[in-house]
Amino acid sequence: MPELPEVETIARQLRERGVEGREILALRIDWPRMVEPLTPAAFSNALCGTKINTVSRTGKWIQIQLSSGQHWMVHLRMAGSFSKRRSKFDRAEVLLSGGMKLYFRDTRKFGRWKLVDDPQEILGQLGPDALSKHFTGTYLEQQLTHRKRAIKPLLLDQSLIAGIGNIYADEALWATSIHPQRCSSSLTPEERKALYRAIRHVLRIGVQNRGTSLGKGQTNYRDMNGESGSHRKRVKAYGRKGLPCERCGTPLIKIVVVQRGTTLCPTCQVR
DNA sequence: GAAGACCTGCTA
DNA sequence: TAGCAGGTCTTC
Repeated sequence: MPELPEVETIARQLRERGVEGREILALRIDWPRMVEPLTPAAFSNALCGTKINTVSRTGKWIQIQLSSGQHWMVHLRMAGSFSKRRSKFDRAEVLLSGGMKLYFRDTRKFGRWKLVDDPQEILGQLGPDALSKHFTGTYLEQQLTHRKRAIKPLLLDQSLIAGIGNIYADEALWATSIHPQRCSSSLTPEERKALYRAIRHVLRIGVQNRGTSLGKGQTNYRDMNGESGSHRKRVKAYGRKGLPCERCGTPLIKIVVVQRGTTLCPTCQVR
């Protein structure tokens, strides 16, 4: 679930709740694989007694800078989220100074926590963050023209652009009427520019709406307050199979591209 | 690239 | 009950 806008929402809410400046007093980890190769005890020992300096986000990673000089890196993967409320799907519990508790909820147990001395160990493997100033139209153009790859998997490749996931890839491609299997080098200059603008636009709107979630239930994205994002109402392609395209009225179809469900308009988005 | 693995809950 | 899900990793 969480892509850039959802991860950004969680990072912001951690800051808004005021976790920065607090000391980590206790930490319980109930799902050991989450912190491999460290053990839960080793991870907990390294964090307890340190203070949280800052919380930030790059791509789909949350970066928590600690007073020890180390960085607590969190990837939510498919279903992770921090929450201020306890739930039966919590995999970890953090006690902060001032009596604040944080719960790490993760139904599918795919979330990962890492402890690193230098965040570049992780972030260095990523392309520029899709909403940062380092992701420019020129950069995207280079990536598209220098490769012969289907456009959708290229957009999902975190080593090229960090933060785009399945929902926002489908949204950006629908917005620009580009078929997800088009070869990246076949895009016209106009299409490349439009795609750049669409990527930035759908992600910004996603952030403004505090993320996207679909359906109900525990596998869905929830923010720290347990609320689903309101971006769902604005989604034009993802999850709208069979519903009319908002441009031409043709029912949207769903295909599989690199093993990912992909929704598109068969009329507007031609190969 | 493709396919399977990692996991659980929800929907059809 | 089978198949599907917002993400990555590993192994062909």
